[in-house]
Amino acid sequence: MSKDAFSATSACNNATLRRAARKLGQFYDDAVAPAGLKATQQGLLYQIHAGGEPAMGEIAAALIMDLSALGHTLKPLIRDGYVETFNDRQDRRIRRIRLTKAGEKKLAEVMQLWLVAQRRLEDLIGAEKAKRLRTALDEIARLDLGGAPAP
Amino acid sequence: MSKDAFSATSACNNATLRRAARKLGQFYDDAVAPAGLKATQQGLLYQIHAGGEPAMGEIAAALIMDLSALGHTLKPLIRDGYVETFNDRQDRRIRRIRLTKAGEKKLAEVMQLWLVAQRRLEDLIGAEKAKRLRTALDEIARLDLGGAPAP
DNA sequence: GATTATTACTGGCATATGCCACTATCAATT
DNA sequence: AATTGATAGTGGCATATGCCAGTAATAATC
Repeated sequence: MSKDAFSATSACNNATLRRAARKLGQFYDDAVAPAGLKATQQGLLYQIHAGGEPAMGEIAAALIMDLSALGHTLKPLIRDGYVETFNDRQDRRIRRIRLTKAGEKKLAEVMQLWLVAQRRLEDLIGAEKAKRLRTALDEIARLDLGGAPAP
Repeated sequence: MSKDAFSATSACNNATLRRAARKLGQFYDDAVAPAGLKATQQGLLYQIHAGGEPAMGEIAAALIMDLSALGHTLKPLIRDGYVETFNDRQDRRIRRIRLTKAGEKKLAEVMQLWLVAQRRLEDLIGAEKAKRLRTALDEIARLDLGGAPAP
């Protein structure tokens, strides 16, 4: 097998998705790096901002991410002073999240960089194609893949 | 914003891709878990097997993954005796990878589980749609997003 | 209202990934 | 051959993510 042909065009949907995610992740990461953030962090800041003081569980559900994973991911952002958590008034189990002043500022900064990457990518593959791709990916994200069986 | 509406249908290609990757990753992870492996490990074993004693760099390139990341990811597989590395005869910089006997056996086992997940997913979204999605993702993976500038 | 079940997180452990610095080789130049 | 430059990996540090085992607090039940 030639080195060139060995470019792993797998039939596995998961493997293909991960490869593309690594590629795109690097691209967006590079783009937002001047702000000192990873693309995942930019996305997280955006979600928190858009969520209006969301509960951790709400963010986790929206991002289809494990709650504890979200907790871990938040730590550097809290440490760096971009995000803070606080207890819900009604339900003391719930911890809500919001951006700090510095977080809002950083979000504005990083979104500028994000936009450059977003546009450049869509110039490359076409806005329509990108939209179709996102639609297909959202469909995957919304699939009911059967979690816990009924009691 | 209602909790239900807050399902994060972002315009960001990267965020959308990551969400889908988490979802699909969990699905394939669950499916192959009985073999004691993650879906990423199944994919890696498969690549190594398909590669014919590939060099680490070849695998990394095929998977669009950082070379050091590959090294890290290999460690548990080496520790568990599924994979081994050895030096190239000609070029002593190169380390090649192969499955051990146990690794081949484990691969055969895990591919059975993988196939169930793969089929179930394609039953859900349709084999044609899945194929189109993989094609689109492969296109992303092959994009030239401008790495290092020419000297 | 006390017991039980459920929900929302937190912390610990493990894998996944990436960047950077360093080492070991091989290749190209002079 | 000695120097210089390019390759291939390794190891350390950091973030990304997930599972599982608690903990705390609300809801449900008797």
